[in-house]
Amino acid sequence: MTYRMAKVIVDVPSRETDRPFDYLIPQPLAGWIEVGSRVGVPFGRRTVQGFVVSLHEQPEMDPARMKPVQELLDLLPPLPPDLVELAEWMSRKYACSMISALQAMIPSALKGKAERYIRAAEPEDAPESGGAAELIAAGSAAEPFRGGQEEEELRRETGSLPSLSALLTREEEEIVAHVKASGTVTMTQLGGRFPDQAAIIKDLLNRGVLTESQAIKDKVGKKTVKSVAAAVSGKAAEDALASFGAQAKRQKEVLQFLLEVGMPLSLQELLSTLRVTAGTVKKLAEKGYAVIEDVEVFRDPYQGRRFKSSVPLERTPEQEIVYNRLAAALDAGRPEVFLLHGVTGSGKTEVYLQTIERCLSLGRQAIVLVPEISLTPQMVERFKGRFGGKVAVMHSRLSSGERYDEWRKIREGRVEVAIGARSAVFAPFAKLGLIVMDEEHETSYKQEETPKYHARDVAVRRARQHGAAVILGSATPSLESYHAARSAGGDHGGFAPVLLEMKQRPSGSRLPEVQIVDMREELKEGNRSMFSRALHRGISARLERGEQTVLFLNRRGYSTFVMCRTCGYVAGCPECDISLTYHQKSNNLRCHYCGYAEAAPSVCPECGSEHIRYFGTGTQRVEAELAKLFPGMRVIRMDVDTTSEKGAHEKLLQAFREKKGDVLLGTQMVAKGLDFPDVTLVGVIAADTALNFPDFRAAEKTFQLLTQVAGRAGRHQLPGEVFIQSYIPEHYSIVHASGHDYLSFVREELKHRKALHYPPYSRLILVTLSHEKLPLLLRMAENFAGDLRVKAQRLGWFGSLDRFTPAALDILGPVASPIPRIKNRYRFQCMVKYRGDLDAVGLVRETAAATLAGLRDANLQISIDVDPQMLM
DNA sequence: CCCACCGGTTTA
DNA sequence: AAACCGGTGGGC
Repeated sequence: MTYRMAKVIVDVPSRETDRPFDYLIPQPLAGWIEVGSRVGVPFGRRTVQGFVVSLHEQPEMDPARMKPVQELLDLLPPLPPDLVELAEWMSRKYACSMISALQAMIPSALKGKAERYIRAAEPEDAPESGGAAELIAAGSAAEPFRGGQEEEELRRETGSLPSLSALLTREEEEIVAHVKASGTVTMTQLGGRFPDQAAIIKDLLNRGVLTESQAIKDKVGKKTVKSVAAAVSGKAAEDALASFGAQAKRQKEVLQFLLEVGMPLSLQELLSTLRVTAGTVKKLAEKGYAVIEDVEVFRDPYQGRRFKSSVPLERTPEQEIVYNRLAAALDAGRPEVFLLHGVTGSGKTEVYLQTIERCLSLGRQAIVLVPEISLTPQMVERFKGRFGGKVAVMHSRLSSGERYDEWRKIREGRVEVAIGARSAVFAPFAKLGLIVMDEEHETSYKQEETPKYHARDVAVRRARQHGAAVILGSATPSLESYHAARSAGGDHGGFAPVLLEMKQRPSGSRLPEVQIVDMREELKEGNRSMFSRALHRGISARLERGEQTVLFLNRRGYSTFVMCRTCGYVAGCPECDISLTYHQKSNNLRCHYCGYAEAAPSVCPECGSEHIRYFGTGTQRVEAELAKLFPGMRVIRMDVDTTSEKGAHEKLLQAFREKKGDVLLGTQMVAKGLDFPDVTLVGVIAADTALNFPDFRAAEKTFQLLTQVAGRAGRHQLPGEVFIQSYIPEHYSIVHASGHDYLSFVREELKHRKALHYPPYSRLILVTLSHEKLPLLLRMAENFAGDLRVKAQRLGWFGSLDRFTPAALDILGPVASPIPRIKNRYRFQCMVKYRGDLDAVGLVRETAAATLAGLRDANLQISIDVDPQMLM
């Protein structure tokens, strides 16, 4: 005799449980449970959610000793097998748990938790588990999904049968009576009804007076709408209509209407059209003339919106070459990776659209990844316009229900294109043909929380599984990608993209003139304003001509802290070593990292001085100065404060487009993909704020940002002008950005990276250790780094990267993290730098596990960030 | 003597 | 993560 078994990854976030657990598949569930199924399983004394990662047969064992899968949670496994395999790869590559990788792939609506159902025990109680009938949507399908909980099984779980309720105290009796009256109650309900009596309830459960069962309950369910249809037709319908007397005129009207329409209508629609009440329709249904049904619907965030359909544009010769190369890869089903380097305005999006069209015509699906910030309605419009209802859109502004429904459209094969931010790389398509990653250099593709994956690497890996092509598109490719494409057979991250270039704008418009303004000179000449004279003149001229200006502020560096001008006090978070951020709207100070908030003081809490200043956001300061310099000018400010409300972003842009503003002032968000015909001036207030950050990518980020911003001007008939204000105007990132010269920038930047052994000439792993007690942390961090060195040495890896060996590994630190304390935990970090084909992640993970295992103190946390983007 | 509070262990 | 187990020590 052999038994069907499932290996299940349970939703319990700890190192000890980060491995598959074996469960027996009960007979009724056999055939339904697959790799990728979401199940509820008994785990310890509770029921937890888990994912099946493999199936196997096990001979000769005692089935009574094996716990069975308790319930199957979805008809269609939420994860196809390729995603389960991808999760395994992720957990190795990013040193994360399997459950965190799996969880990242599905909408949060599917993160179910056990609900505890309580009922009174009665001898003749059927051993059917209670209350959770709604777990499987289709009522009739529910039968095969209930696991085999045999009677004795249940009895074992709930203790002996009640030894008669004779010996109950009054309190106990009251509780039991309540439970009996309601049939089944959830533990939460019961706890709310009888507060402070948890101990008594627990005791009743132990004695078997009450019994408990558990079932997984989803956070968000499927939405249903009541739908009404006539239940009679033809002769029967005529009879029915005739049967109405003067009594039920409204009912007759409803039936008549339903017959006329001849198809089911939503109840709500029916009520509002005929101006009848729900009671009328209900009566009609009771008479058997109509049926009211719950119908599953998809929550559609774009419901009722029309999208202007767009047709493919004619390809320019440059686009033609690129397209043909991409089409060849698609047609052959080769998992090729392309780096599409195209200047701003070269028509990359059109190339994406046409390549996707090709992909769909081959019967395969496509994923489009865009940075969250550029997932604007305009972008969505373009894709919806071309592919209509075949598109699912996923972005952070969706409710979890909406996101769940968009995801279901993908999983159920109702759409063929998914467009979304980072996590859309996991869109569960069956036959993936293409993954497009727009603005591939954007750091937002790296997830900063566990699992700390990079969507680019996941995309490449996923495409390989499917034989799909990948397009990485950017006007300013990341140095990693560009270097990998340039060095033949480049080894970085195991992929070598094919470089495709587009250097011209189809509109024929020229890239704008860029002028660098040396702010040191301004200061020397006595101009202490944040606007140079040149920029000032530029803005004035635009005002006179009725043209528009975009002002860009690099927000990093313009913090929004509160400072006392008398004593220098700066409001800081009591739990984290970081200054608090001023929020104008709520007039309070908040911590970025832990959410701590306090009211904004009107006098300095240190010295009592009234000269305490709120710097507000950087953009607010600029706005104030603009008002002073250009009275009456209309400024539209876009920053976190003005765009926090839903749709505010789009409204502000629309207002600017309609020329209700002379100046658009903003942070990063104005740099992305905007295209306004009357913008002829772009000003960058402080180009170099990012350059002062202790981040080896500072120059790269600055270059990318400036290039991006500069691309905003003069995209149409009117020629554009760009001013970049800087205190380090000779810096190569600024000089080359002003010359629209990506290649020269890359050449120079690569030189620096090579000299200092930074990516792409090495790879990094950032290990952060945190603990509440500083001295302890210090010692443990030293231990960890020491262990790591010893282990690396033993493997022959350890050594400076300066020596010209093909493989080398170096460990820097431990040092205090840039933010040395967060949520009252001190933080120290080690940076592992290595090159060559070493399993450095494995080594780090192993060492971290050993450090934690050899420690009685469970309070130490070790976080591992592979290929970190944020070094702050 | 009782139980509230830990630290460590286990979950199939 | 959550529940359990065993040890300990304070309060009556």
